[in-house]
Amino acid sequence: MKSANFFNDVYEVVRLVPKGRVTTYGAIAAYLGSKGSARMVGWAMNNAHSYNDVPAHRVVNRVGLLTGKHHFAGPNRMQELLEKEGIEVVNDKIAGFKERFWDPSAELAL
DNA sequence: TGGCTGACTTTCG
DNA sequence: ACGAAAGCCAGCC
Repeated sequence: MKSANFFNDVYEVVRLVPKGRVTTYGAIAAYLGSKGSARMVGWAMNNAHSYNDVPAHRVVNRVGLLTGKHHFAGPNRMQELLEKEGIEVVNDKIAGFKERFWDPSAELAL
């Protein structure tokens, strides 16, 4: 198990996302570099069900749209979790996404 | 080993 | 402005 080194990196970054903030698949992929494409990040999230500390609901597509909400326990579970953290969600998308956007390459920029 | 998959992103029409 | 297609790369069968 956990042969997937790439997945582990994705989960680690997602866990680092501050509460009340969101990030994108592309941002994570860019932070990881050549390790994988944006699709791989989304696919990694699919595997995230095996983990219990991966806030996948904080990960959205580049426009702040909750594309992965369908993969949650409930279709509105993702939005509910986001609103619970103080993130306003309208029409399945993050309100003021630009302000809520958390870029690992910028915040972690080491 | 080889080929399909995927919760994205970008570009052409 | 909207729609469709290609690119991307590691994991899984």
